[in-house]
Amino acid sequence: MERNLSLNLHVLTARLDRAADRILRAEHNVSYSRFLALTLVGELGASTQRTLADYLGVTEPSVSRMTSVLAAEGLLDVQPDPGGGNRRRLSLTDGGKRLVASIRQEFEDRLAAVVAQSGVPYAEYAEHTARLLATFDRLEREAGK
Amino acid sequence: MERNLSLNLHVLTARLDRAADRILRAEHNVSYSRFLALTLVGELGASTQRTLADYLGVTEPSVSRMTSVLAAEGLLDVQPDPGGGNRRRLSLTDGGKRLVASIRQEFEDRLAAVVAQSGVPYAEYAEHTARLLATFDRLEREAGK
DNA sequence: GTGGCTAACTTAGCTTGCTAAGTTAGCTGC
DNA sequence: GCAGCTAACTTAGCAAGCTAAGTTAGCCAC
Repeated sequence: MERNLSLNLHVLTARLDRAADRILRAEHNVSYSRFLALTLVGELGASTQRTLADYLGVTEPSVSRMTSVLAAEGLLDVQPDPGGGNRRRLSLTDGGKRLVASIRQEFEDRLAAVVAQSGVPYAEYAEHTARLLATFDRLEREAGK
Repeated sequence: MERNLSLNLHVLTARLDRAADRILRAEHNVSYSRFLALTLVGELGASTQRTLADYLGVTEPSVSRMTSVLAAEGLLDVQPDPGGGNRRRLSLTDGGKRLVASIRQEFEDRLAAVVAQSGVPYAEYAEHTARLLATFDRLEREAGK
């Protein structure tokens, strides 16, 4: 067997995630998972736990535990949604906003540097990845019916 | 913030891994992680735990636990390496070989079908991913010096 | 031939995924 | 107006990743 696409994607992403995690823990005292959650709340408008789970591609219980932890750390504000239902309204505290702002473009810039070294055309790779993700999203929705 | 490459890669891979895991558990009663480990021992010659960790892109303790479990399940044979050192010699049992053989190309074929639906050129994406992985490998080795 | 070095492995404990099952709040039908 | 439905969330327990620290086996210097 040659190393195939699914294995390579798996290993590549695992290494990128671990590298990001080490850097963030060392320089900003936060895990990559928690940083992603805060970023999605702050900048992509993930305003309920259900929405955040969709954006992260994880399940509700995973988000439920993480929002509890982030709230306890004072980075995230979790309130019953006045709009009704059993929803929680998520928003960044000032501390959460400062953390996200201090990291922001850093990772994409570092990753872009790696991509540049590899000779892979960044924009093209990013577009292909986004398209694959959208296709996979669609297939999951269809399968879920 | 737009959804960027690192986040998209993270989410795409997480969903692919989860889909693979669900299918393997349902159809072959094995997790995706364990299947990858067996495949790498059987077909890429990962003959010690250290080598297997490198191929999988995980750490030695993770492999140590998994090889114990796989040995207990009768899928993997783990022996002291007669070549010396403190190494373990890894090899598939007949059951392990049968499992790997029964799954083999199945995933790559299914993934290729998804890629085809997305319009992303499979060979090109696979090559870019492999090149990125190689670059990241190199950077990690250099950083490790 | 013993003391220290290194590499491979293990153990312990944490994080963060997951599934299954339970709770809570609003909505719908009758 | 209550019975049942659904969606969002929580709780409990498992899987598999991690780091830190300990063990084991060979190797090297003296």
